[in-house]
Amino acid sequence: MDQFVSHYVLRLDAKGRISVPAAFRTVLARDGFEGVYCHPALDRPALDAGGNALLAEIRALITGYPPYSEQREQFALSLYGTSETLKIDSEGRVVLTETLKAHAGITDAATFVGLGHKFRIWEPSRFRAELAEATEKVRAFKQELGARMAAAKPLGARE
Amino acid sequence: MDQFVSHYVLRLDAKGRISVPAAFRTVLARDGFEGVYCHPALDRPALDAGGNALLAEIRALITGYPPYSEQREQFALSLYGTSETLKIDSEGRVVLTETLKAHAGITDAATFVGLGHKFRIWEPSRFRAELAEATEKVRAFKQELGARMAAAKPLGARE
DNA sequence: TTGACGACCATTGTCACCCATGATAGCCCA
DNA sequence: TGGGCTATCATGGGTGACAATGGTCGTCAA
Repeated sequence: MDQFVSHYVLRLDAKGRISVPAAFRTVLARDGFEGVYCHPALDRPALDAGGNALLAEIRALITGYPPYSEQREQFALSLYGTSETLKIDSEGRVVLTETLKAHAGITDAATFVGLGHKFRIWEPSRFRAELAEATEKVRAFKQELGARMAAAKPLGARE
Repeated sequence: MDQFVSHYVLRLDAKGRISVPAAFRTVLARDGFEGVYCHPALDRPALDAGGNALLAEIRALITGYPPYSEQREQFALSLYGTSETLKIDSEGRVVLTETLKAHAGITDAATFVGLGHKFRIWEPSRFRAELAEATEKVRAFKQELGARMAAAKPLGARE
């Protein structure tokens, strides 16, 4: 598997270390990234994390704007400037910085959620709320989609 | 890592020395630059710093204008003319010149911010303000971008 | 002489690395 | 199929190395 999937709840120990799920570690290893690239999510109280795939996405976003342009500087500042490259110890653990923990409200446990090319780290109860909300929206959206598809292709036509 | 990421707050000692973050030093070493290339940021009370990658960007900007053109001479003056190559001592520290410190308003501490190919040095409280502003703008921009994409591709069309 | 600066040396705290343990799940074999 | 064995994972703790910081001394120049 070369994608981050599923979710795991892990606890921080007394030294603030937390294990990265083994499944995610193998994806990172395959990706060839040493450590975990991590930054606060732009519009959520959560952390975005990953390896070269995430880094490449960010680099593409930033280098898409011309040097010295206002937008490039702002993206670079709020993405690169707030990022951390966390080191993974021999047991597969990382230490989240105070800034990162504060942004996500993480204290003694965290939920790792796979999102394909990257994963997200949440405070567990916040994740449950986010998941419930997302599930609700997807459910509503699916109904709407079904209705529209039915209107466009009646008679149960396959796509 | 071959890019400047994250940010660090470091203090100046009584002799005006300040440590360059170890992570940045390794990037500079990999870049093959001896010391730190540094100049006042064009339109901010901060300092732009880096190694060969930054020098290359500046060279590209200047040589993009025709020789003897007004703009070329002005850029050359305000970029090359105000630059310093700071020496790094055996403990990884540099001494900022009075001119540089005055431009950024740095007195007893400074924030080093990674921006990918270069990094920026701020007076810490000014940096916090700058980061908050940039984060706000990026957030707003992301929403606008999401709305536009949704308008362009309704119905969850695949890309 | 004094001040600026560079080369060393010293101190402190954190963290990367190492070793240890309990729990679990997969596997092999009877 | 059941039972035990083992590899792997999550977690806990100790220690040495290094980063950040502070200070001293000598040299060179104004």
